[in-house]
Amino acid sequence: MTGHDKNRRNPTNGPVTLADVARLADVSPVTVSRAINTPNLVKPQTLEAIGRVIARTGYVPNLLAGGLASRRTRLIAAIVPSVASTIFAETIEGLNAELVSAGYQLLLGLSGYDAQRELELTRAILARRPDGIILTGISHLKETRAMLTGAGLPIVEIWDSTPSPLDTAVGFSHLAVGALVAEHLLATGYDRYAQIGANDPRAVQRRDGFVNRLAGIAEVELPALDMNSPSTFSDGRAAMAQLLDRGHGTLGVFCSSDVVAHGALAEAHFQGCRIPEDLAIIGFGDFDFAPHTHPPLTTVRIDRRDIGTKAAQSILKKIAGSEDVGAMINVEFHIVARGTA
Amino acid sequence: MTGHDKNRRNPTNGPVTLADVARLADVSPVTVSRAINTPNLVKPQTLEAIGRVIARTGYVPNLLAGGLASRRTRLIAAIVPSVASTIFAETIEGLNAELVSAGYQLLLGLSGYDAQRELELTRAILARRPDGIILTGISHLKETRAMLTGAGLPIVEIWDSTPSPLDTAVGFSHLAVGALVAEHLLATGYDRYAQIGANDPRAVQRRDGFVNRLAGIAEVELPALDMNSPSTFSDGRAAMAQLLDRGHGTLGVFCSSDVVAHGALAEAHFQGCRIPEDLAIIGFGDFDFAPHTHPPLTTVRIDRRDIGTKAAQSILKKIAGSEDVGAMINVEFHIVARGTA
DNA sequence: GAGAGCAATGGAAGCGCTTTCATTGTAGCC
DNA sequence: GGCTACAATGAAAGCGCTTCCATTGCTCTC
Repeated sequence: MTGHDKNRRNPTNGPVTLADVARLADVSPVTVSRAINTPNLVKPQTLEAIGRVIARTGYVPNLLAGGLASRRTRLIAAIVPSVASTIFAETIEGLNAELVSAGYQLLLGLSGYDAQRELELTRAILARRPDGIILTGISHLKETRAMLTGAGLPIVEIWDSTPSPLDTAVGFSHLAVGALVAEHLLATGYDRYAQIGANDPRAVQRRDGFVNRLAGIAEVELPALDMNSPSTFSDGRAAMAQLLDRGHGTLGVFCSSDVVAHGALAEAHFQGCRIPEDLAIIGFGDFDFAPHTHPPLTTVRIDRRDIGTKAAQSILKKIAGSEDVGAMINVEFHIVARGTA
Repeated sequence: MTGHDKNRRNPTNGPVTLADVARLADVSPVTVSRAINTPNLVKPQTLEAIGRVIARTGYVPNLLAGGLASRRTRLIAAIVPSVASTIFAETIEGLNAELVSAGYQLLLGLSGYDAQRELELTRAILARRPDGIILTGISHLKETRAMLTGAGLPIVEIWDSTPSPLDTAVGFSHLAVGALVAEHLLATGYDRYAQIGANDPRAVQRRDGFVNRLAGIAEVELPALDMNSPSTFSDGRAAMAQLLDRGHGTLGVFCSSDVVAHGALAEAHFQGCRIPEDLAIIGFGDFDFAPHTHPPLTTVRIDRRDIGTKAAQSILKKIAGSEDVGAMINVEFHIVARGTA
């Protein structure tokens, strides 16, 4: 056995490589590579011969090797808090659709609303040398930011707005959402105002926007609950119970998500509140079920899918070398006034 | 400029490589590799020195190179139809949690209930040489099967059951679900029976199970609707309108998902049906909102997350070389009897 | 006190591609 | 007819790791 032979682990039946295809098609490896990546540089006849060999052998290119050599992986990574809470799922679908049609693949990271986990994910992701990375939100650990900017790849932050993103951001102002909701409630006017919310950075911003807009007009009540993101139906229900316990007068409530609002609504029903006369509830997200609660839920609508689409487009443009991708890409939101406010 | 130099693209400030770390720590590259992958083979003192250099330089290993050399990528790919329809989102969360804690990463593919797209995804995914692959369902194109078995990696099919999986399957029998639902309705007894369903392979199996169980007892009515998977609230509503239009007598309906059931329920309400006396509705999935419809929805509950967890465990075991992973891993399901049946 | 055994390290080769820089052949032109 | 131009292909190097197989010092053991 020669030194050469013993290094070939699977001389015959190992996975087919580009070199195998080249040999069988009687061309050099470079030509096969070109046939795959830049077919217009190869003579049609040669192309066809190579194509036949590929079909016959079932050759699947090794993108690890390709990526290592070319420094382009055609991989885009995205970190979102969760995929089970409807809110980000559609963004991912939008993202994915756009990426796939451009020949890219999506590497998904779930951070669970945890900044530390985001950091670890970022490290693990960068080790795969994606061509771009998409993060949820604009608040990251110092180390995360450093690692990200040091990696020198296109970055898109989604679901929030900032004048100074790491690179580019696609989203909207949660402060503005809070303010808008406050105004919607003020148009009718209630004796009391409250906010039921989760504790993730964006929910907090929405609350702050709400509170700020009502400053000097009313003290916003904030039920004290241990409500971690994502918050649930039960959280909303418990918080509403607390609010109804606590005092009288008409009440306008802003919930940090439709799920919470749904829970709040259930409790209000249970206690026999008249909605929206005595009690107004506004959610956030316009989830599928929102039109079907009793009464139908008034909420804030965002085109969640569009965030994904725009994020993908931005990152693809950046990869293509475009400089004019703007730091902040705004996404619309508006109140869908249904039955609860 | 020597021939050697001109091939170093970024002699000074390019991304830090393992070789750079080795040089700075005054050890050989192999030792750095060991420090990272098998630290117990390295003297604590050396380990520490290397660790300092890594921290100082911000070195991030290149997993493309590592994967190419070691033929292990620590990547697991999963193909699901969609992530926006709640049904698979939790499975993915379960999958991801388990994989991450074992040091693996998840590469996500969305097939949109389309077998052709599943094939293309499979090809694209295999090109990244994942250590394992997870597919939804057991019906795949011939080419997909061939490609998959040819790739020689652990495969797990989820969300369905079969005596002859490609490798291992984690799920349950949709036929059995349909039969169980039929029995639940039979226990009360209705004049008419109907099924409202999507057209994906699993929904069809549930329908068949339902129809088979009722064979000889009643003809199951199947509203003719162009209902593609995933089906929607409106689909359910329209189908129910058709059913109520069509005849009289008490009616037991099995819907292919809770979302469809919710729509059907809304229409029934609208038409003033008494539920469950005149009209029984059973959904599938036990989605978050199911306990909160009016009346609360009776449905079939599956531990969606558990499917992900078990799939991850199975595939990790296979990767570790275990032979005793069993071809079929069953997941429980049962009817949650609430207010609609 | 010599060989066995082990802990710690290194050298060299190669994983399967792409890139850069030739090289060949043929068409096109004055 | 000789030169340029371009289309089509190839040779060689290298992307950044891991693997395999030494090699070097030790500490044990009899």
